Amino acid sequence: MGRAPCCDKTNVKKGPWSPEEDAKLKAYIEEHGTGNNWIALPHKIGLKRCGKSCRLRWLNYLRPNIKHGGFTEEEDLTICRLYISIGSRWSIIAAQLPGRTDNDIKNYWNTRLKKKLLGKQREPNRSRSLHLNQVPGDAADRLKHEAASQTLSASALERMQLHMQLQGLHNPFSFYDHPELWPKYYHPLGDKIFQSQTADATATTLVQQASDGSPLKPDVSNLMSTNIQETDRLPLGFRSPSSGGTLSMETSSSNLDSATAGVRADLHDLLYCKNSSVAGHEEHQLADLDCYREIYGETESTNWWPTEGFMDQTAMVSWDSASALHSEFMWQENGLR
DNA sequence: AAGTAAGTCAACCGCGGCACC
DNA sequence: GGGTGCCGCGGTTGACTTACT
Repeated sequence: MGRAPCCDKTNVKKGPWSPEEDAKLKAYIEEHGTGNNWIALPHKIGLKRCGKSCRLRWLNYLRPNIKHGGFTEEEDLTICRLYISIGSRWSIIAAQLPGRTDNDIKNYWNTRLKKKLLGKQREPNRSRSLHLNQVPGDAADRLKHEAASQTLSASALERMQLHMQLQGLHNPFSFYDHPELWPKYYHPLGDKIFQSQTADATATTLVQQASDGSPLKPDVSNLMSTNIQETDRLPLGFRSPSSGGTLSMETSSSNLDSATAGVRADLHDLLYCKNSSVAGHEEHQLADLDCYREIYGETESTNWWPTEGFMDQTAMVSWDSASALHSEFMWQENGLR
């Protein structure tokens, strides 16, 4: 037996809201509040709308102090950094941007920021499988990569790409100098590990708020701040669930500030392409693209995957083995989701 | 000017989690 | 402890607009 519908679908209006409906809803809520019952609310007002629809309309459009469009560079950077760290937790990201709604940020990311950062993308599953089929080599490796392409969520794929793009701006190990990018908040075991092993009160509050149902207004400023606590820098994203251990990855606090600033600058570069490092990176990618075309021909667009790691056979193998640190957290992250 | 493709964004849908009985 | 109903979230859809041919 399925879940009962939240309202009588045959007797509710759908589609865009009229100014009259907006006015009714706004006036009622401003005078009486929501009454903590969205389902009953439309009946009280005399609106032929689903309660969920009313809630959405209020939260995303009618609520006071809502900002639409006109995202600032600072907001762009915040969204990107949080997306890389925690993935598509739009409500949490929205909580860090006063006046912005999760829906607005989600739309903005999907339609603009993602394209700015990753370029025009091709369909990940279809084309990546196609690419893998073209790569000669061990069948087991191929199958593993194909399975990965089907298992990885779109969000994880995008975040992996962003990690790799940021890597490409400096050196092959630059990511590991940026612990603030490690997706510990999004680790499948992260919440539990996080609660039990970190002493960082702020982040613990985030987890507790998320789990106890209280209004989720997490302070995730430590994701953006340069003042990262010692305990907060444990690379939880790289823990082995079986062993419980951590991979050694030393990061001195002295270079942390500069690393954080570096990430900010890198993201800024990716978003706004204002300095030479990006131009150099693009040249590098174009060079790799030419190599790829020589090997595999022009049969498909190649601008979805960054060149490092996927555009040549050696890298395909090394991504699975030599880049164990990388794959470690990605496999964990997605295999256990 | 007309047709088409691409982009944008408001709104919908279904699910998980939680509170209450 | 199980059932029910509501809330909130993330993913998706589709109408509308804009850009391009």
